[in-house]
Amino acid sequence: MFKSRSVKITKSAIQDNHVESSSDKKSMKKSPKPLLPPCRVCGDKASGLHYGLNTCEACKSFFRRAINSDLTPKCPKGGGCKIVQGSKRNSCSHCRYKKCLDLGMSKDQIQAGRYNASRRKENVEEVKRLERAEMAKKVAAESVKISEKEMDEYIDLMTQKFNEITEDRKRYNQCPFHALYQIFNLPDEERQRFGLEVMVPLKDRELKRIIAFAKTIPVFRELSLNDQAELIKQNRVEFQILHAPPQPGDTEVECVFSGNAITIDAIAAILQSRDIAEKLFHLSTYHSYGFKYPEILGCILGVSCFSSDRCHKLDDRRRVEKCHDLMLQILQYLFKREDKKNVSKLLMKTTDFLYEARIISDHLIKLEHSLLKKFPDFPWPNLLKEVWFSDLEDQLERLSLNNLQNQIEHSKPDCINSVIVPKESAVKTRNILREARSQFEGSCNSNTDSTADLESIKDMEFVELPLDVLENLFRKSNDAGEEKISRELCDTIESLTNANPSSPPQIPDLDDLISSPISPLQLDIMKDLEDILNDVTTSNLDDDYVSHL
Amino acid sequence: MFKSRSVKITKSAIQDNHVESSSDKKSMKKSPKPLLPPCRVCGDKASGLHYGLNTCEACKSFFRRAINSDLTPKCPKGGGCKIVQGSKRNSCSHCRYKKCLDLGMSKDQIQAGRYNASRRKENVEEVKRLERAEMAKKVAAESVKISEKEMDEYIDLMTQKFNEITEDRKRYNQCPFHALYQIFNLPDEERQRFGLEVMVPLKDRELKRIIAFAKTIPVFRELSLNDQAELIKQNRVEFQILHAPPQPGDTEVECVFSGNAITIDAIAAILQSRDIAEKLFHLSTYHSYGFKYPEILGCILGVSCFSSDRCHKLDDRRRVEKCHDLMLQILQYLFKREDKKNVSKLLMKTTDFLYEARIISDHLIKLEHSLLKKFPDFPWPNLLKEVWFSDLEDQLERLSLNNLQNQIEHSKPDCINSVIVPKESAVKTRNILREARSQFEGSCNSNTDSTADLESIKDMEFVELPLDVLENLFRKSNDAGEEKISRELCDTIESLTNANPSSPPQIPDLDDLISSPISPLQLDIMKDLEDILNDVTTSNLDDDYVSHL
DNA sequence: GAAGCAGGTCACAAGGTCAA
DNA sequence: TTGACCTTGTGACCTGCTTC
Ligand SMILES: [Zn+2]
Ligand SMILES: [Zn+2]
Ligand SMILES: [Zn+2]
Ligand SMILES: [Zn+2]
Repeated sequence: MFKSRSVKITKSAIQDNHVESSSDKKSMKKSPKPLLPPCRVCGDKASGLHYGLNTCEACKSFFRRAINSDLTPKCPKGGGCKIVQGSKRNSCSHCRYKKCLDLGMSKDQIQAGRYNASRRKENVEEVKRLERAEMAKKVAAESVKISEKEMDEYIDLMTQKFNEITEDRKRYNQCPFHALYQIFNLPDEERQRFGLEVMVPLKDRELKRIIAFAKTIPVFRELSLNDQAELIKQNRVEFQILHAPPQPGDTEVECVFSGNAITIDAIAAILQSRDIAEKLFHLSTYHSYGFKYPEILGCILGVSCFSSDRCHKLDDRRRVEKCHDLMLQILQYLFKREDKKNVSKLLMKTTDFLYEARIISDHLIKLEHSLLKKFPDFPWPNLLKEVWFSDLEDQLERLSLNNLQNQIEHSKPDCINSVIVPKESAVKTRNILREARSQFEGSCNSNTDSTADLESIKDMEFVELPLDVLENLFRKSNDAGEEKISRELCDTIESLTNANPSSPPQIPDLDDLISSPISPLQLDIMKDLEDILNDVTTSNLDDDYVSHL
Repeated sequence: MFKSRSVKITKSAIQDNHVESSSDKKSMKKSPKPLLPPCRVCGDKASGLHYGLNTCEACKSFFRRAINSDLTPKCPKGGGCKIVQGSKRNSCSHCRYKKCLDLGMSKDQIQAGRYNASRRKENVEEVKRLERAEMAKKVAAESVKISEKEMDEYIDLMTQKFNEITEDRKRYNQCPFHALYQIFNLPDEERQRFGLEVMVPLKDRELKRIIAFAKTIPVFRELSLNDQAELIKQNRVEFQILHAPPQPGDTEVECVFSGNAITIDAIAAILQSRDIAEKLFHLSTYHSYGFKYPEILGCILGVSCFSSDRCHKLDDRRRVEKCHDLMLQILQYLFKREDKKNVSKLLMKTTDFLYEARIISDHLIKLEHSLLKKFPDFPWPNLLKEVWFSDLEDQLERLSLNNLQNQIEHSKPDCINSVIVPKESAVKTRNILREARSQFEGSCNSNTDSTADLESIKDMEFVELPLDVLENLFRKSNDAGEEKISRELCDTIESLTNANPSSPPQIPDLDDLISSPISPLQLDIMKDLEDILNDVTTSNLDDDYVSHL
C-alpha cells in the first residue's frame, strides 16, 4: 500500500510538470508494447507487419533475402521441417521460405505507412483472443477433483433452478432486458419517471432471481457472505444477459429478445451505441452451438457467478477462483456428455461468449449509472441503490488501483507525487470523499492531452491529482467498504440462506419487493456532476488532508 | 523531497470510466459520407481535392513531398510503370510523380476552403455514375442481383430522362407521332415533299431523343456499340409509340394524341389500316392502369430499349437479355413500390401493352419504308436513311431466313427453284444486289398471298424469286452487314459517350444533338394536314429506287 | 460555423549495414 | 548466412487556416 504523503503542488509547478510529462511520454513511448500477435512463421516476438504478415525481424530479413536470391521453396528432405522460434528456424531455409510463401508473404502485400484504426483493433483483438485461449487451456489443464456423479448433480441442480428463474422471469418480467434502457428514449421526464416506476421493481426482482440461482450452488453458499455479495454485485449484469441471450431473427438485422424481434438499429438507439448493439447481436450466433438449452445456459450462468476478475474485495479470492474452475470443469463435462466431438470448440465458444457478454455488461452498467444520476431523487429500492451505486465506487477503484497503481509501480516510487486521471473520475473522487465526510484538499490542474497514443482518449480531458490525495482516497474507500458495503445485499442473501436448503428458496412476491422510499442524499451530489467539472480546475486540493486512520 | 512526475492513464481504464461514451458521438459524426470518386492517381479511396486533383491521402502526401524534394519525373526504367492502388503505387516514385504532374497536380492548383455547390454536385454525380457502371459490369458478369437502392436510382434516372425527352418533344415536336404518315394524304407531291421537309428533322431528332434516353441507362452504355445501335434501330418505332401513348378521349371514337383529339376513322385513314388504328386506340385503355406516370412510362421505355427479339446481329445477345430481365425486374419493383396489391396484374398489362405496341410499330415501319421508296431522291439525313433502310434489309433477312427458308425445307428441295417473297423485299433485293454489283436474274411474277402466317405481312404483295438469287442475296447481305452496318448510328451513339474518364461524362444533352433548330413556324403547315384526310391512295412502289449508300 | 484543404506529425515498413 | 539496428520513404490522422 501507499504511505501517506502530502506535497503542495502549485499551479506553476503543475505547468512545469506538464511540460516535463511530454518528454516523459516520449521516453515511455519507446518501450510501449506494440501489442502484436507472435511471428506467424517462427512464433518469435513479431516486430510488425512485413510483406503482409506479422513476423519477427529475423523472418522479415530472411524473406527479403530469399526473394532476392535464387532460393527455392523445395526442400531436399521432403518439406516436413518444423520452423519454430530460436535457432531451429534456421535448420532448413527451403522450408522456412516455403512457410513464408504459404502464409501469404509477398512483395505485393506490402503495407506502407501507419496503421488505420481497424487494423490496430484487429491486432489488439487477436492478442486478446490468444490470451483468452491460453487461459482456457490452463483451466482445462488444472481441474479440480470432482466425481462425475457430483457433476451430474450440479448440472441437475442448476438446470432446475435455471428453469425456475426463467419461469419467474416469464411470469413477472415479460419484457426483454433492454426495456430498462429504453427509458432514455422516452420523450419527456414524466414518462421516464413512469417508466422507471415500472422497471425498477422488475430490476429489483431480477437481482433476487440471481441471488436465488447462485444460492443453489453448494460451493457458492460456502463462501463468505461478503464474497457472495461481491460476486453477485459484479456479475449481475452479465448474468442478466446470459440468462436470456438473444436468439437469431428471421433477417440478418433482427434478433429475438425474450420473444420479441427487434432490429439492430433499434437496439443501437436504445443502448446508445452501435458497437455494443452489434456485439449483442453477435451473441445470437452462439444459439447454434447449443447455447439455448437450460443445461448449458444453467452451467454458463454458474460459471459467470464466480467471475472474480471484476471483484476487488474478496475475502478468499483463491477459493472463488477454484470455484470458477470447478464450474468450468462441470461445463466441460456437460459438453463432453452431450457432444463428445466438439468439447474444445464449445469451450472456446464459451470463453468468447462470456467475454462478449462482459464487454456488453460494461456498457450497460454505464447506462444504469446514467439513470441513477439522472434521477437521484427517485425512490430507488435500497438493494438496487446499493448495488448500482457501489459500482460507481468500484469503477473508480478499479481505475485507480488496477491501472494507476500499476503505472506508478513502473516508475520510481519516490519520484511520483501526482497522477493524471480523467476529469470525470476526479469529480467522483471528490464526491465520494465528501460523502465520507472527508476533506478534499490540494490543487487540481486540468489540461488536454491530444497526443495520447491511445486513440479513444484523444479528446479526453485529464486532471492532475496529487498522489497522496489519491492514496488516501483509495484507502478510505477500501476501509469503508470492508465495514459496511453491501449491507442490504448481504441481508438479502442471508435471508435466502436461512431457508430450508432441501426446498429451494422461495422467490418473494412482487409486492414485497418495493422497499419504502428513502431520501438518497448520497445520490444528490451525483446530479450536477457535469456542472462541477469546471470547478475542479480551480479548486485547490488541501494539503492538510489527512485521513482518519 | 519528491520530484514531480506524471503518469498517464491507459486507454481501457478511461473508456471504462467514461460514462457518456464518446464513441457514440463519433458514430454520429461518421454518418456524413464524403462521397468522392476514387483517387485519380492510384485508384484508392480519395480524400478530397488535393493540388487540383481528387486523390487519396497517400498520393496527396507523396506529391507534397515530391515537390519539396529533388525527385524527378524521369523514370530509370523508361516510364512505363503502372501506378495502381495498393503497394504497387510505391513501386516507382518517378512514375508516380510523373503521373501526378501529367494529371495536372500542381501547387498553384490548390484551393482552400469550402466546395461550391456545383463542384460538390459534380463529384456526387460522378460517384453515382461510377457506381452504376460498376453495377452494369456486375450485370454483365451474370449476376443480376440489384439492390433496392440501386433500383431506386435507376428509376430516378429514367424518370428524369423521360421528363427531359418529353419536354424536348413538346418544345420541338408538338405534333403527334402519326403526323409523319399524314404525308401520304397530302394532295400533291409538292406538298408531300414540303411535309417531308418539315417532318424529317423532327424524326431525326426523335431518334436522337431515343439515343439520349437509352444512353442514360448504365447497363446500356456498357453494351458494345454495335449492340447499342442494333437495339435502337430495332426498337425505335416502339419507343416512339410508348413515349407518348394515346390517352382516352371524351368519346369512344376519339383518342388524344399529344394533346390533340382525333377520331379512329381519321387514324385509320392516316395509317391506312383500320385494324392498326383500333390497336392504337386500344393502347389508351392502359392509361387507367397508371401507364401515364413518368416513372412507369420511363421504366417501360427502359424495358423496350432491350427488346432483342427483332435483333439479328447482336455481339452479346445473352447480355442484352440479362439487361432486359433487369429492366423488367426494376419495373416490377416499381409496381411493387407504388401499388403492392396489383403487381402481377400490372406486369401482365405491361406485356400486353408492349406486344400491342410492337404490332403497331411493325406497321408503322412499313409506312416509313413506303416514304423512303416514294421519295428516293429526298435529302434524307444519313442517320435516318441508315436506320430506316437497314430495317428493310433486316426485314428481308428475317423474312427470308426465318420463314421462307423454313418453307423451302418443308418442300422437296429439288423441286424448288423459286420462292415467294414480299414484293417490297424483292425490290430491296434488287437494289442491294445492284449495290453489290451483283446480277439480278430470273423472272418475277407478282401475285398476292393473304394466307401468310405472319400477321404483319398479310396484306402484302409477293413476288416469286429464283432460289439461287435469294441465296446469293442472303449471303451478300450478311457479309456486308457485319462490316459496316449502322456506321452513322454508331457514330451518333459514340458522340454521346464521353470517353475521358477523368472528367465526368455528361449525360447526353439533347440540345447538342440538333444541328439546326427547327422554326416552330414550319409546324403550322401540319395543321392543314388534318383537313386533307380524304385521299387514301395506295401509291405504287418504285422499282427503280436505288439507295445512295 | 461548417466544410474543406495544405501541411505537419509520427507510427509504420522496406531495405541497407555489419558484427557475429 | 543471420538478425539487430539504422535510414528512409510512406500514409493515417490531426491542426490550422481559408472559404462559403
Ligand atoms: Zn519469425
Ligand atoms: Zn526442409
Ligand atoms: Zn492515390
Ligand atoms: Zn517508373
